[in-house]
Amino acid sequence: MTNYTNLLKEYDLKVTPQRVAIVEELYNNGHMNIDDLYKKLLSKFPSISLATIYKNINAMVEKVFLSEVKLPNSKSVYELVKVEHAHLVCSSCGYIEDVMLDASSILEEASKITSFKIDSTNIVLSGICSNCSK
Amino acid sequence: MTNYTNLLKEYDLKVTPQRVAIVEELYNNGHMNIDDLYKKLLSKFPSISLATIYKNINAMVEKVFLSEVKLPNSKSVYELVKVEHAHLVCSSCGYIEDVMLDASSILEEASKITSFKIDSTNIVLSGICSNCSK
DNA sequence: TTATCAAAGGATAATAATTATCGTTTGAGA
DNA sequence: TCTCAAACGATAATTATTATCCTTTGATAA
Repeated sequence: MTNYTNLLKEYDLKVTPQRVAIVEELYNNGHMNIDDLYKKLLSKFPSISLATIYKNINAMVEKVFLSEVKLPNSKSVYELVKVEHAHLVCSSCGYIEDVMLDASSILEEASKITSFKIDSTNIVLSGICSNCSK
Repeated sequence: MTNYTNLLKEYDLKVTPQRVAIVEELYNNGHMNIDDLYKKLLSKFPSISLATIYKNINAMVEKVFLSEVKLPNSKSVYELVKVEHAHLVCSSCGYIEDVMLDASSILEEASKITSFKIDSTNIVLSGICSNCSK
């Protein structure tokens, strides 16, 4: 069981109940957008402000504790930072799955044909999840 | 030399001077965001409305004539639809380059470890362009 | 354990981004 | 040339995000 309090401290973020709840939700749900988070937290903190969500998400992204995932045709979602991975999005139901892809072949290929010094990759694959294709 | 009028017709878009200019700009500049486009077109059409840019970009995206490219840490840019390719973004100056990457290895790898039926890929690589690394 | 204070929360105003509305103009076909 | 749906421009409305300001609260140290 993960200790969200210590996690926050490790990232130099003051521990507040609202922040613990945000991390908890993201830990449990994997990927959430601002509105999902707001709606979810409202039940635990009936007077939480949307501004609090924004401020905390931004602070956590800045500390590289969270990362923003930009998706085609929908709002960005946020996730806890973990080892580099790609995303798989169901274009029917919106379900998002992490995929551990080895991007080195891509990087190698790209490096051959460009003079950029590449330092990060963003890969989002879209398709239909098994549930929706039934 | 490309005929923008015919291009628009092929995509079932009524030909107007504003639309021709949008396509022309994108053709010449590769990737532009809404504001870039607006500023650029203002010189040719001093009374063009920002709403016209939005409406046209949306219409063209809908007809799959343009596509939106979502980038980390900056506003989306738009480009003419062409054969599938990845993008390389300079995190220093914002310069964007197309890269013809073969995504099949990625697709194959991903298909092995997920039950999604994948039908499109979005790859954005970030780094420093040769100009900025001098 | 309590006192202190910077930082965070909540309410809400301000700003930015995007879409909708509406009267006028215009491109495309008859 | 005539007709009309569609596009344009102006601008209002909506949505998304950030800023402000006062109150509350963690974290630290006496």
